[in-house]
Amino acid sequence: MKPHRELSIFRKYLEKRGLKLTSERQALFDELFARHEHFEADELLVRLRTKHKKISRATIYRTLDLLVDSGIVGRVRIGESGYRYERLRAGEHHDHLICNECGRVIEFFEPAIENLQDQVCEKYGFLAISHSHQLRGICRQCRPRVTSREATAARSADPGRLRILPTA
Amino acid sequence: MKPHRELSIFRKYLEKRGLKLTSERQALFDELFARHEHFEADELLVRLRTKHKKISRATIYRTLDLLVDSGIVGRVRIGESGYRYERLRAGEHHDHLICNECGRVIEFFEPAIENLQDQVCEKYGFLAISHSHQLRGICRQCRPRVTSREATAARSADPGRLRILPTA
DNA sequence: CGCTAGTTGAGACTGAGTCGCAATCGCATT
DNA sequence: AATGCGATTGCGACTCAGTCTCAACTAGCG
Repeated sequence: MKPHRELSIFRKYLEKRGLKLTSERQALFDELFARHEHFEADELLVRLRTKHKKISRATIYRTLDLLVDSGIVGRVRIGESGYRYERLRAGEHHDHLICNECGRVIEFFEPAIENLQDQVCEKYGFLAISHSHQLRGICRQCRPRVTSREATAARSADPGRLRILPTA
Repeated sequence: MKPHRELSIFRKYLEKRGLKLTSERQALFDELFARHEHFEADELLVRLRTKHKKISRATIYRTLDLLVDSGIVGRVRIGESGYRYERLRAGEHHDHLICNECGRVIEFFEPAIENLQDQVCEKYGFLAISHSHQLRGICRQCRPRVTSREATAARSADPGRLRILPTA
């Protein structure tokens, strides 16, 4: 496993507050950074367990907290329950398109939206610390499989919906 | 309690699928529409209980599902855990500014952001069904009470954060 | 009024995440 | 290499929000 730039950030983060880079933390780090994907906590647990690394659920959550706090991992509420975690490349920010059919998560970044957000904040005297912007729907791959009838059903069944879209 | 336009929508919704407008459903409806606010499910339970209306937790959740499904109530993931519910005026959509200090929820609507969202969807061949857009931070009222030092701490402690903002 | 599908409440259950604590570990010092 | 000690771990019990089951009940049509 090659050393990452992120690993040194993590190391520094731990050091700064007198924490240790234990083998469990290292293993979790490696697993997260082995590929760029979105993870759930329990997924990581299973993943590590099947690799014969023993690690407890509590430690997974605790380490994830550290990684999020150090800024190299992001925590997102994506599905119905629980969080997902994702690598964060420093300085890069993105939002999410989430497919209700296949669960695929597509990342997008639209600078103009970011600017408008800042304007909204200014208007309300609001000091933004973070934001979360997600669109749920049907991705390109799933669209052919979904008739318009089903899409309408999915729409009215969508539990996370915030917006009433025109029925058309 | 005056009859609402929403009540007749709800009535129609129930009728259409052979469901009944029971006293529990009516009570919950009244409570929700008594004022325009964001509610948590358990809050409603307590609220109704103190009004001597007995209603079970299961029924609260079941009825909330119906209201959401009928489109007159919105379900939002706002805090750390669980959902919040809010009245939805037909055709009106809004997003949220959420204060980390006082929990206040400010609604905003920015047509230009909505348009840009549509453009993003088009670009990815994504069929949007719903979206959720929230900014977390410190509201106007709380800003005076929060030093910039504390704000920085809040920022790095923010558990819902998705975005690494410049440290400045 | 009676029928029947729909509805309710109580409480058991689930899943995600947290907590307390005794045993253990990492690592700076000797 | 041994010591010391704060940090860390795993376990299992716990919490919290939400769901499910099921027997008893009810709205509302005929």
